[in-house]
Amino acid sequence: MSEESGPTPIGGRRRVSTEGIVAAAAELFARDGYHAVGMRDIAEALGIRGASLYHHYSSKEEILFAVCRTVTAEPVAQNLPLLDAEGSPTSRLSALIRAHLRHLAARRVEYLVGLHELSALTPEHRASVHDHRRYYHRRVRDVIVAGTRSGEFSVPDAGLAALALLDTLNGIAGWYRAEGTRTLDKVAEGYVTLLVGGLLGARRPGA
Amino acid sequence: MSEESGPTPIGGRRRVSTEGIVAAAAELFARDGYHAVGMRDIAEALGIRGASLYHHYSSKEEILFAVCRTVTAEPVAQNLPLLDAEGSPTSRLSALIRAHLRHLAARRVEYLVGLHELSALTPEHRASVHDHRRYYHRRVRDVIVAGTRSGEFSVPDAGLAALALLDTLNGIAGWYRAEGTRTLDKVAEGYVTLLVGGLLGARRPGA
DNA sequence: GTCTATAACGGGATAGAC
DNA sequence: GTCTATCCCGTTATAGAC
Repeated sequence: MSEESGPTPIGGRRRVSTEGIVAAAAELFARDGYHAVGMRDIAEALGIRGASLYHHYSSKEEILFAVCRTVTAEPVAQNLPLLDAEGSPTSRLSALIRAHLRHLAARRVEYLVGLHELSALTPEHRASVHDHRRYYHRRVRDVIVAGTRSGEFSVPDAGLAALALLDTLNGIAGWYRAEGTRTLDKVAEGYVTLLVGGLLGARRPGA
Repeated sequence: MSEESGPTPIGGRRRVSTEGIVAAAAELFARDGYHAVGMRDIAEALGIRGASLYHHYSSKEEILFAVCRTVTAEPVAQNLPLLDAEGSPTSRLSALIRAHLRHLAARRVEYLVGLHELSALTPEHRASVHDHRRYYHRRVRDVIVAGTRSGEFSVPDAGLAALALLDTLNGIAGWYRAEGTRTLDKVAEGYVTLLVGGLLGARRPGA
């Protein structure tokens, strides 16, 4: 145990980036759970030693928070501007759904972690995640309200509809596989139809 | 540390039931995560010592599996018979949704655990959970297919619609609170309307 | 059926060489 | 920026008294 061949098979040092650390950690956290993953496991996936990680992040919790930020701050910054664009609520919400699914597919394991491992965060970090998610929900609810006022949607409780919509979208992280039978575009179009045309009862096709 | 007043304030022995153990463990697993919870934590919640738990369950993983069984075997046994009852696909599926939500609300923390801590199970136990969930999904998909054939529903991909429907229902475990502003009946009726009348595009109201 | 005590092991994090 | 070595603490699980 005290003598090992070392994590790099050919020997020599490896340079790691913070992005690489976060990506490797997200994969392991998603697969085994945050508390089941040791710093040594993350390091091994990168070909370095556990202690070396502390030159990039000061704790395992900071790595977890970095994972969570990619699925809280990023969607707010990248997707929500689509709700401010031109067009009807139907077309704007449809664009948001497609962007949300593209981001979710690209960051699938990070979503799994960011949705289910919040209890391991410090109260401050957890509050940050919570704030972003509440804001995202509020903006979706608002466009549903706008669509209801314009007569495009027909839902009695826009807040409840927004919860249902986001749960449905995020649930995809639990079963979507890039190698699966359904392509991402097929899922996205199917969900736009189900959610906008169906769940929200959109009258105008203008998506 | 080696001398404590003991977990029972008044002293004396406490009888615990397996149901009590599972309920206490589910609460802790849901709040802090399976791996963050020690046998001592579960025992402390029950007023006994950690070692005493091993007279009821042979490992922590067995307790986790018991939690998972309440949200896999129970819904299959209690809810799915509603799909075999008399009535249209619309009415049968609506009844299933209501039963599913009643069960989910009654076992909210168990659902959170059973949906997100599967990686900690042994391969055999994980396979058992997976089989129950796949069967549940298949039965929901089949009633959607039946409703599509009868002209009540209009969805192009029944399997995808079933995934969306179940993700939406199970997502409730993440935010529903018995003390919240929406009563369970309000959520249930809202979701039946959104899902059956909306997402599936039911033509006949016969729910 | 619960207790005390302990075995056997692995975790996060730090110090200091290079 | 990565390494080796180590500290200290917590974990699951077992043994045996009561």
